[in-house]
Amino acid sequence: MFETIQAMAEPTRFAILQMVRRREMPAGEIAGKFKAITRPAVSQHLRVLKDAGLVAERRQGTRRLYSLRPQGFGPLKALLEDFWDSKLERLKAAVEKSEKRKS
Amino acid sequence: MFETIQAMAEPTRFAILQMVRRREMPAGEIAGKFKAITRPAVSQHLRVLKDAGLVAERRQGTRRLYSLRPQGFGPLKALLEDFWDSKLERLKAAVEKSEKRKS
DNA sequence: CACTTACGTTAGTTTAAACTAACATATAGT
DNA sequence: ACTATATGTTAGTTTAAACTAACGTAAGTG
Repeated sequence: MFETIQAMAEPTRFAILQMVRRREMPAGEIAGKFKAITRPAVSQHLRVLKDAGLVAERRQGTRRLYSLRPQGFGPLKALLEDFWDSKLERLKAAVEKSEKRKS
Repeated sequence: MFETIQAMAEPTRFAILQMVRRREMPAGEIAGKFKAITRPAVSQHLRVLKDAGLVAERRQGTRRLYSLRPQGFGPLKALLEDFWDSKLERLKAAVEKSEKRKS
């Protein structure tokens, strides 16, 4: 799951995720959206995203179509919900502490 | 919100978040948990986490106590829920497409 | 089969981020 | 005021990750 975070933590890759979120896109079109980043560089980023399970690759003739793979974000999503909940846990702990003081 | 991801995407910082999630901890104790990482390095990591709004710092005498700041994860959490939902959106789009074919 | 299109891959270079060593600060105790 | 403890900061070095240039591959086209 840490792989997920690492894969997301790079501006180009993060942008790619936003793109393929809307619709399936061929590698070339994705690369075309960037001004200052070469096609091979984008190709490498796509591999990182694929290895992390964040995008799916589908071949159609000479093209490779990439799309978002929502399941890949599940574990990280769960962790963040966990972090989020620790807000409530602490509140609960504080309440229990004050209950104790009463008795 | 990208700052959040960048801050999390480093092994030591990720470990720190897990630690302070349980309870408030002084900088020294946090640094002590690591074998191969010096105290100044941990101090720098704490600053990154603080700047990203992921941990809170509270001073008590000569100590600085760090704790998780759940609110800091809110925006990223929302994004992941968004990504997650695109699973449903695509299913919905596919259904609408097949509805169209019928009529 | 030769050529083109659309990509991926690899070795080596560049760059950004993490680390170290030395120094600075701030609070508490004597 | 002096010393100790706890921690932060900074300049410079090291390291890991991103990039480039050149090459490789695989499917489609005449």
